[in-house]
Amino acid sequence: MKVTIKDVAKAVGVSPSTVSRALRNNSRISQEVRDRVHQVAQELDFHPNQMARSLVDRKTSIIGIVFPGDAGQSLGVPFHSAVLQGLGCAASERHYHLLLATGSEAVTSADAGRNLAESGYVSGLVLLAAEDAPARLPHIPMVIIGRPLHNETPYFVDNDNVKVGREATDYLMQRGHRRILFLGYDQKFVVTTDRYQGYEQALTAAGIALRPDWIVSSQFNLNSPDNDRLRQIFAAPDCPTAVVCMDDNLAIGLTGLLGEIGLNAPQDVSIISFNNIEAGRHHSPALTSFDVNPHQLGVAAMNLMLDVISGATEDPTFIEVPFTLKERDSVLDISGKDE
Amino acid sequence: MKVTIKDVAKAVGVSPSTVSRALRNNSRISQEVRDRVHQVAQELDFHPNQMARSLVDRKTSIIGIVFPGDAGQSLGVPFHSAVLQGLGCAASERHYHLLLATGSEAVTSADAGRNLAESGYVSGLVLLAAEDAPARLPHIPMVIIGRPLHNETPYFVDNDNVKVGREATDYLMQRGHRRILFLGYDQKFVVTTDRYQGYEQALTAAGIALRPDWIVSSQFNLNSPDNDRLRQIFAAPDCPTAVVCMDDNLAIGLTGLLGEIGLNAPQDVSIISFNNIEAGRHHSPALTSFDVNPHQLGVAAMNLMLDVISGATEDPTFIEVPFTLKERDSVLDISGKDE
DNA sequence: TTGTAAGCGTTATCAC
DNA sequence: GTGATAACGCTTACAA
Repeated sequence: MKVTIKDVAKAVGVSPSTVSRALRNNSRISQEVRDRVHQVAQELDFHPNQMARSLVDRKTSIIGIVFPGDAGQSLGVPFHSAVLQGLGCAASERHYHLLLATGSEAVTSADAGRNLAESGYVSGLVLLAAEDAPARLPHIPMVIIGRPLHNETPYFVDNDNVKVGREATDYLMQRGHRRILFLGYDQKFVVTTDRYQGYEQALTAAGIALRPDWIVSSQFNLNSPDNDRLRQIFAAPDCPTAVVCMDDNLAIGLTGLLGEIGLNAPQDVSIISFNNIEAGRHHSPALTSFDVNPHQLGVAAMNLMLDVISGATEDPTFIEVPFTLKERDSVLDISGKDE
Repeated sequence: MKVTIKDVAKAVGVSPSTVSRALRNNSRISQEVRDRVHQVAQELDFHPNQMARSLVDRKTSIIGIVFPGDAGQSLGVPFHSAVLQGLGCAASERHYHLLLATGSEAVTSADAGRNLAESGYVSGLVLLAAEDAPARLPHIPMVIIGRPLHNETPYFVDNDNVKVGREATDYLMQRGHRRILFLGYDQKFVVTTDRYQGYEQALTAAGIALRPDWIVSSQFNLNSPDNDRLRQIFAAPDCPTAVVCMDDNLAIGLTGLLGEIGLNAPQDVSIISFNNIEAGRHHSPALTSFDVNPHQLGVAAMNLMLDVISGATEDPTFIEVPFTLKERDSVLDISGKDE
């Protein structure tokens, strides 16, 4: 049987309400009683039951976290776990907890999110933008990481993905590349469609015609039928000299695939990619990659959430998290050479 | 204002307790009333407040998850996130939620765990074995993933790490290697010390003397001062021909380091490692690696936890999760060659 | 089969 | 300052 506030009260010889007040340092309490209460509480190893507390003041210190797709596979993506870390750090600093929306394959993130919200366990929801994200939920604040799609939530945190897509493409063009493939386009993830826009803008600005067949939509790994398309594309005579790749893992897979057909990065094909994962640093060639600061995305999102909950933030808010380019060895400057 | 059980009761024209019973399909209720209740509940979008429920029956449907070190960095390890996925899948199937023990650097996993337990939010704790894991907590079941160290918890789930360490070493010896280095020893993680024991057993059984200077204790990345030691070791004339490496990321880092000093894997140094991460598959050479089934570890741990909670399991239980070797290209058979 | 009442552990309101 | 009392939303004897 756990020790309750009543036990403490009895031990001290006061009423439960007095104990409660003493513990919250709230109202006016005699120094003496306060001290005795604290002491006894410690001796008895008393810890207030958060459930009961939450019940009375209709809010919990738990924030629900929803990842796209089935929460299962989603966590495998390094980007996601970095975000989660950020969320956790920020939450813990303000004494909040994280409740993960779990899910087997059958459960969409919308369902999982709604589920959490309805349970009453959480007093806020942070979600990673995705096609299957829930629309605005009743009675519970939510902040989105990424750009909301069909979602009217006024609070979100994101990189400027259009811009980073443009910069990636420009970076390649400045080094003489004009035949540039876009790898990793996926309707379901706004990040990729945003970056694609940047890519398109950059190319158009440079007067380079888009080649729809060079937009390839591989998932975040390379086990898809798109592989065959890639092989064909790179086997062709006027194949791309560079690719903008949505994820380092994808890029690593790509170098493998290129190797199979006798091409090397960066000598034959330059690669610029995203997420700056550890393995990419050690990979050969070391990947030139944008760090989009997932940890910071998480931190910012959680702080925004808690500000909304506490009432510190009321107006619609968008927080932009900066990205940085890690220049390494996967991009070759071919501006001297013949095109 | 959220809709409560009273609202439903009023709408149907019965008492709250009747609604409660109808919803839990518990006691004997007239079919008619039950149907009306269900219908109205749906119309009103009623969802029972879990907090209130938990308060009454003194248990929640939340399991606390504690990772070693500060939960922040810990999640970055692919092994850990795979475990978390497994935990999540199993939990969701039985309608449980996961509460993450968050933590900044200041918080040990013991503190974080105790914290969760005391909050009353969770009715069980799953933890990854680690030096700083909390000892047995009062009044709340816990299951450990990994071998408990200074911990009397009767429930745990693990691979046979001694065995896998032995098999890794044997695998190398069967291919002619006799000078084998052990990379990634870390007192804090029982996995590594267990595997080291296996390594020791294998070597001893083969009559090979242990070389203490060939036990190197790199963290799960290669940014440590141990690098210098490694460089020295491999620069020496009778350097190792193979290494047992505790993690694929480490192995990837190692190949980089070897490259710096003009050595290649597997021609000069064979590598067998653990965790079978995606990047390792695409790495060059593709890593021969043990898949220790982290997902399954998570699933098993969660199922055990829920069985304990439900009373289905009472006796001390140890579940061993099998591992499998993924043979790829990072080990060379040198048994023909001169030693 | 259904309603009434008590209680889960805490906090807030109101007296004293 | 401190102590009753009610209330948070729900479940569960016990009555009816």
